[in-house]
Amino acid sequence: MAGLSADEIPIRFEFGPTQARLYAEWERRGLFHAEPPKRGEPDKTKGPYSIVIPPPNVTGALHLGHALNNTLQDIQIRMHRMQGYNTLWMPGTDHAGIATQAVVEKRLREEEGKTRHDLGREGLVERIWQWKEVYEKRILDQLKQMGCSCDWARTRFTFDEGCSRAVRQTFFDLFSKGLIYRGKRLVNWDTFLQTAVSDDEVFQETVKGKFWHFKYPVVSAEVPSSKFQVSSSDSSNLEPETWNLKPTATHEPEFVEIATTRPETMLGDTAVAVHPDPAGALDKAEAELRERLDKAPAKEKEGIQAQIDNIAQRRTEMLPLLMKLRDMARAGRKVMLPLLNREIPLICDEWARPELGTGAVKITPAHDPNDYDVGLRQKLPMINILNPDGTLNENAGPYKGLTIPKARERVVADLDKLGLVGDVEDREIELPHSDRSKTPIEPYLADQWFVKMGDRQSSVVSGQLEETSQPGLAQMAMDAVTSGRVKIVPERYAKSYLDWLSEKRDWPVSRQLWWGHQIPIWTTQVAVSIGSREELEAKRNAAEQVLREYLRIYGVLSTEYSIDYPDGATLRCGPLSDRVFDALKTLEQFRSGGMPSNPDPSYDAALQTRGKLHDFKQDPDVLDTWFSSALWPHSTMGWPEETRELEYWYPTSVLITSRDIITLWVARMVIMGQNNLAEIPFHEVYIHPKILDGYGETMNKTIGNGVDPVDIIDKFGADALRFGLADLTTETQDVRMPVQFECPHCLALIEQTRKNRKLPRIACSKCGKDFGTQWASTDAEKALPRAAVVSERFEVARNFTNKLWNAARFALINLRDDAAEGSGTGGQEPGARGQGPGGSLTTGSVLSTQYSVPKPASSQATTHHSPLTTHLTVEDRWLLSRLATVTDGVTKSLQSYRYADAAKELYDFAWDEFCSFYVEIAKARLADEKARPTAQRVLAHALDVLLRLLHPIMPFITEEVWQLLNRVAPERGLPQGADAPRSPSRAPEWLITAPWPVADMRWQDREIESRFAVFQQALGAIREIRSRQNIPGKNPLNFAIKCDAATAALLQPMATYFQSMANATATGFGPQVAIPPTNAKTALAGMEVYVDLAGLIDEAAEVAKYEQLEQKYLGLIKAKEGKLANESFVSRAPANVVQSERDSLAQLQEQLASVRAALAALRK
RNA sequence: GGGCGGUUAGCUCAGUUGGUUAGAGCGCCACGUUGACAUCGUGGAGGUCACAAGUUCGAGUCUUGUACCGCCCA
Repeated sequence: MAGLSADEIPIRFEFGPTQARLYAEWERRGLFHAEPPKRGEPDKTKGPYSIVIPPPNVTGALHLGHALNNTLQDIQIRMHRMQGYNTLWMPGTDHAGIATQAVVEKRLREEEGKTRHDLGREGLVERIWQWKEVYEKRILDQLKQMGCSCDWARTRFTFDEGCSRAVRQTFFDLFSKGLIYRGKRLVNWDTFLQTAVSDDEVFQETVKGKFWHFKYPVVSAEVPSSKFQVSSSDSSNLEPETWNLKPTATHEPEFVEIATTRPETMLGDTAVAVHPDPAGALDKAEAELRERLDKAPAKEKEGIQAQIDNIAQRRTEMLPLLMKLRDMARAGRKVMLPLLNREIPLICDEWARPELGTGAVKITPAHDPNDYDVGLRQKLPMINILNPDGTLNENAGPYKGLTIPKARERVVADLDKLGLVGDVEDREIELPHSDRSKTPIEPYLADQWFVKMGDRQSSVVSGQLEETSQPGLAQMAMDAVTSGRVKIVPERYAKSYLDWLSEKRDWPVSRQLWWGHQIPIWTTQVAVSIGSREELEAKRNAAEQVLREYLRIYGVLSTEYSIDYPDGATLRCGPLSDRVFDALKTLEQFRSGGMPSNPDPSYDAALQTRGKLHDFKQDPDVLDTWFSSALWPHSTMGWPEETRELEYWYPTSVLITSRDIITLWVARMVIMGQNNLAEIPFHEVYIHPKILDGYGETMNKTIGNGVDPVDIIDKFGADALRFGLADLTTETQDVRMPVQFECPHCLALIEQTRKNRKLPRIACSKCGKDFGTQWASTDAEKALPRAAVVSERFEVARNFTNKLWNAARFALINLRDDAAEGSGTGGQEPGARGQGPGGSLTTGSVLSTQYSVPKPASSQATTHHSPLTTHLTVEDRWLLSRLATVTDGVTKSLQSYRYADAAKELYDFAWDEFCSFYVEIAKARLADEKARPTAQRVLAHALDVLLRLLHPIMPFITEEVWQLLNRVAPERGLPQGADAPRSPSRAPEWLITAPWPVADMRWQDREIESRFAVFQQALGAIREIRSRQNIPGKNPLNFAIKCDAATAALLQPMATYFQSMANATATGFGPQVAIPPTNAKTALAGMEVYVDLAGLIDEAAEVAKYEQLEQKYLGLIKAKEGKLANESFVSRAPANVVQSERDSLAQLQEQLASVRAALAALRK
């Protein structure tokens, strides 16, 4: 062990090499790893504490939002580890089905010009695995650079074997419980990626479109239907004038006019709807408008009035027609769908809104969500006109094979030629787009698997939830939060959680992708001959019975078979054949031969074999990524095995995440945890803020405002990154973080703007040279050095690490010389200075007789006056009092996720109290042989506690200082209290596992703190006078303080510190002090500070200052006098408030008098 | 359209249950490199707390409304 001299400690914290070295050392020593106690053995720790990481997507590298999320987790992990909990942080990544497949496919296309079909399923999946390996490594490396203390030995991946098995087991279980079903559903179809995407993956964008009005002829005997048909793809011979538009004898309209923004969908129309009570609907709409009109602000009134007028107009001009159509609909009349020459019914449905458009609406159930509901209500056929790739299928007749835009063009042109196009309006349309491919979404009717969320034995019938009996998955998850078993912090987010779950919407879990957990359902095709209806019913019944059992055991679905009866009813069953029976029999035998009731890998293998044997095919779709993420809290711990990890660490302690994930993850994790283990996945959920850029926009790589945490680490250090992030984690707000490009040439920071963040190259405004950005695409652009995107906001934290480092540096240098002396265990550098006797820091015997702890306030009356307390000075007692408060405050803040409060309290304490006062004062004491040992002891102790408190937020610098401190002062600490005196003990080798400080509130002493504040104020007054008088710091000053005897007694011993901290010499303290004839003064509460300015005074500056103060005091006094003159204030406000107002008024009057006296003296 | 936040110094944010003269960091101004730290020190300037009404002896804080910004859901 070597002592430390100034030369040995660099003037800056060298974070780069230190981070790498310490992290490797922590990891090598297994300090991140946790093991549960063995079964049956007592737990020697404080108990389990666990967090599972919200697994980052392997889609791409981590950004600042991830850095925030993981920093907050690591802070909890490190604090709890230090507090003595058996602490597990489970790391891992998410395969992120659609997002990852999308990026890999995009690259494939851009770099090789290939589609996924060129590679085939296996080939593509292989490519994605390669991508995953690269990004998983990069992500985990980023986490390590941030200092995350995850238990890497346990790293998991949502698509690894264990997690996959948990997925199959869960699917099997839900299936067996009848909670998974297959159904047709209108999905958001991404025609580009050829997959359904969830609502969460869709964004709305306003685009310019058109609103086309079309006329559908009413079917009557007089118009031959062939006239509206396109006979071939060549429609050039259409002749509109060949048919007759004359009104019919019955005064029926000849056409029904509808309007649409998507003309091609008319090919899938199966009805035209009108309102069943158009008059009533108009009345209702008008009533609503009138109500709004009353409440509306003036500038909106005009618009609303116009709408009301419009309704009135419609009532006269359109209502008769709509009522006529309604009657026709009731009479079962039909209209002719042009181009395809298909008769479709005119129907009554409330979806048609008489106050809008033409009042009649075309119904395309397979391609519009609203029409889909109408279709269900009215039992309309649903005609899908699309192929998965977005071209039209055979149902589109002559338009088959066209893309949507082409078909749209052709349909409009053809209808136009038939004279069936009415007005065409320009319109802005809200169009759903896929978040993944940025292409428009097509509503598309497809077979999907669903998880039932509603309550059991209830069903949704035409929108009405029938009476419930047992809580379903959603209800159970709601109960977990309403009962308080899962606590969401901040509380208000519980509302979004409950709101979302209360809709109990079934969860569509299939995705038409190749990257993901393939749905564990196997089917087979069986030939069947359709016999009589009775025959089939009998077969179906028999089959269903067997199948139900079969499904219950294996979760293997045999063929889904649809049989269409002439009346349109669809019967679903598993038709039987010899082949199916064979399969069943074989599997039955397999089961009776010892098939485990839970699937395991051997089951899967067996199933694959049997499946092949019997031509079973696995469902090609994969499960929604969230399905596996929902299992993460238990799948990572080995479920479905009953592992010791699950037993010990599950439920986990807290899930820390961002709010956009409340519904996607949190809710589903609660659902799955309760379903699979009958237990919640975590006790608490902490929702942290989001980081936005300077314009309030979410950081996003695709916008170009994303920040790579590694860029911040390179520039400012990991500790600065972490402190900066913790510091902005306040409870209520998202945080704006303006970002800059850092010029790679001259390191100037160029503010990022909405404009320049889109550019591939930018010219530095400082040095003029060009640099590249993430958008660089041409070779020339790529050749430019890339600018890091950083934020100045981390400078604050970087400066703080510097401050801390240098305060520690000062302490280490000054603990050094005596530290070596008398250390029985520490060894000693032979050449070390300071061999003098006494004052040893590490000699327990000296210290154990040196201090006693002040008694608690309650027992202050007893005169337990140890002679040893006298060794502790006011500033020692002050610092230890503050340290107790800070220890308590930081612990409480972190435990309740108030990270910014903790960071701020530590920052203020370290900088403004420890550095600016204690260390400054210590300089004088360390030079004094007698005062030195105590100052060293307290200094070492305070630094020790500060390092522990800061460690979770700034692990690297604190550990580094700790290691150095261990070299110069391996034994540290103060007695724990008068009742339990204890010698200072040897500090633990590693800070990361050192015990968390416990606040000993007996050190807390208000009296000492207010006494110290008097010193601080006096010092401030002297400094302020020096400054306003423009006296350079190197010029010595004399000062006197007029105050009462008690204050004088306090300040007298601190005279040295006025000297060292303000270069000011005290000429006296007390009531009778000699006031220098030429002076500048400041009147404070209970004292007047006089600075002797003989020969120095700048009278003008003094007059200006006093005049400013006079005005200020006058204003304040006036306000207070007014307040106190107010009868009701004096009589109604609490007595203590009134009294403090009086006191403060008196004090202000004193200060005013003092200032006026000074002015008078100057003006003489 | 519904829900949840936000609006405090030029910028980014604190401000606990209503109670003395509303805080911090950055930026700005002045002065300062004597041995922890110029990534620093000392001092200073800078705010009608978005707007309006109400409750109260007293409102940045509570209530209602308005405007603007953001997010979530439909």
